[in-house]
Amino acid sequence: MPDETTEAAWTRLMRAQGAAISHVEAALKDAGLPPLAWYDVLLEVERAGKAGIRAIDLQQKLLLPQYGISRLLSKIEAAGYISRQSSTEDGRSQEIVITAAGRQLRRRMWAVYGPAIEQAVGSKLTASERETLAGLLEKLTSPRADA
Amino acid sequence: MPDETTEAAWTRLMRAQGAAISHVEAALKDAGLPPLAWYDVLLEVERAGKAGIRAIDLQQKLLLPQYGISRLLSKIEAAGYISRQSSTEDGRSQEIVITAAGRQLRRRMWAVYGPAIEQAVGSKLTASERETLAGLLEKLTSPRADA
DNA sequence: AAAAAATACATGCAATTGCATTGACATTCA
DNA sequence: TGAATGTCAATGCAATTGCATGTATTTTTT
Repeated sequence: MPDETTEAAWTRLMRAQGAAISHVEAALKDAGLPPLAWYDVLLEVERAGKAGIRAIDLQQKLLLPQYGISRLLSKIEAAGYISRQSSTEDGRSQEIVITAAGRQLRRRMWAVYGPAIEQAVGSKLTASERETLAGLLEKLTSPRADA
Repeated sequence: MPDETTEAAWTRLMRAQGAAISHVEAALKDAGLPPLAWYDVLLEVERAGKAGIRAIDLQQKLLLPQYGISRLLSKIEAAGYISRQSSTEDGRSQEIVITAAGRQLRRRMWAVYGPAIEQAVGSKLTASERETLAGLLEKLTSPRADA
């Protein structure tokens, strides 16, 4: 059974993330922009450049279920922000590339997303606190110690 | 625009919470138990004792949307773990009380939930790190500084 | 006291998500 | 090589969620 400090850290982790993401999603919605997940996709696809990125790589980077990525890409493609073309090297997979409109949308989203993060996280902690926090959270994601 | 430490803290907060909650939800599901939200409800209702607790108070404690609570309570009630009786003091509201089966379920869930938290959080950090983490996360949830 | 506003909760409907399966191609193995 | 297995992605269907609204009750206003 976990001790008190573990319970406290767990609870606050849930609350803090919930509050922070609600704030950011609400800011995007208020600005008439798509949800955060679209930003994550656009950013990765833009970073991948001309070569594009495969859906499965996106899936691993964003930690979404396979069908989640599949449907998310369908919507973003339908909206004209990315294009999917099946790979010449591997017939099963596809290269996803960002469009000009996609780059523009990502920028417009960042104009809202950035300040929202600043408000939810940046303004609440000092720089050194933010570093400490990032470091501790990083440890939580690290591979299991045991078995 | 947020600086690097803010971005890092934000990203790791999202990842760490996502990983931690996935781990816990999976543990519950593997054990054939209901989702975490049920535990939160059962715990609050159990704490409220004989007097019970109103749906709206639960809503505020758990930070769920009104319709979320309404439907969650319907399911838990249908499963026999709580009972709802409309309040004598306020005809609009209801007193929610835990049943014996509910208390038992909460205990069974804790037997899985506790160790899962321990694994996801407790085992990754020292006691003092956990305290530091909890403290920093607490600050994130604190009321806005500005406006 | 009657009317208006606010509060507590439920619910119809559309959109999203999760699960399981399928289809298409690629790789491995006998 | 051809059969079995593995990988990448899409999708039908059921369950869940979000939004807007509805119903009932209480509180406030005039």
